[in-house]
Amino acid sequence: MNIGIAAARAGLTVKTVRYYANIGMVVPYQNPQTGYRDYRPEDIAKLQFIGKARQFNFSIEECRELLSLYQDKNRPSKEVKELTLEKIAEIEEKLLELKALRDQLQHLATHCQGNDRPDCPILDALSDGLPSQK
Amino acid sequence: MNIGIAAARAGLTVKTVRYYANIGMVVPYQNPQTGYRDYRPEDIAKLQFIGKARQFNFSIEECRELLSLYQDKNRPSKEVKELTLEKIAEIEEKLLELKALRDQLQHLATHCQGNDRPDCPILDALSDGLPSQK
DNA sequence: ATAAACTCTCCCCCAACTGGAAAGTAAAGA
DNA sequence: TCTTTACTTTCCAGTTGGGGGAGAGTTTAT
Repeated sequence: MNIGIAAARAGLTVKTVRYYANIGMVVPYQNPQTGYRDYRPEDIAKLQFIGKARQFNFSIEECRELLSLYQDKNRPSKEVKELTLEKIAEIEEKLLELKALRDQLQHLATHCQGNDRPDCPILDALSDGLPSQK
Repeated sequence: MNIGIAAARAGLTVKTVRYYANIGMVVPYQNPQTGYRDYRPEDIAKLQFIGKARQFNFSIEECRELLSLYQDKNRPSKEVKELTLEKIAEIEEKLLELKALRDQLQHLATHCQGNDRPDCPILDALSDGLPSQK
């Protein structure tokens, strides 16, 4: 299967699939005459797997790890769960950060008139503690 | 003021401050003999302003915009508020995405035993719909 | 006078791709 | 069969927001 079809099947772009080949993540057979890559069903499966894992916010390196676990029929599920729990913790942290950020900005926006006058508590907050600009 | 002191005052690294000079964001006077940059109090103020805006998740380009508004004593506060509300909306969207992600992962993790056996609903979910790998 | 601390420019590196150029290959139409 | 179109290849550059480090020049302290 040519790369275009493979990419479509996996829901990825051709560029991305080629990138995954280059970094050694999913390396298909490559015809030595034409240079064309030939994707087999199990390659497509890996591409789809990676696509989903990426949607779950796993990094390329983590995908590599998950992929090798996925291919190991005897892996303990413990390892996969640990990886997943770590990822959840990471996301939780990011959530807290973003919530705090939103609340601060919301607070500023609430107190800003948003009219044609120059007074602006948002800029005041950003320049808090700065020497006056007369 | 040399760049080291300026960076410390602004709570940024020397690398970052030099970067801001390179991209034309805060360009200090530069001694033509020695090449040393000389930061004045208003440059420091700008650096601090940018530092805070960056903490608020504003991109470099948005910081540039905010900075020019900050320097315009007659700007209408409307523009600043609009920028801020857009940023809030962006953050809200990201929050929803991350929450959905967390919930999905949490759901998977809850149903994974996490033991020494190979059964793993997480990997099953990632490989859902893939051809079986017997 | 010399050593330490600071600064300069320059280039490469990170993640995870995306875009584009130039060239080769395959498939379809006339 | 010839030609056009569609696909593929490699290679290089750019994205965001800087970080690391080399090698050279400058300033300050001892």
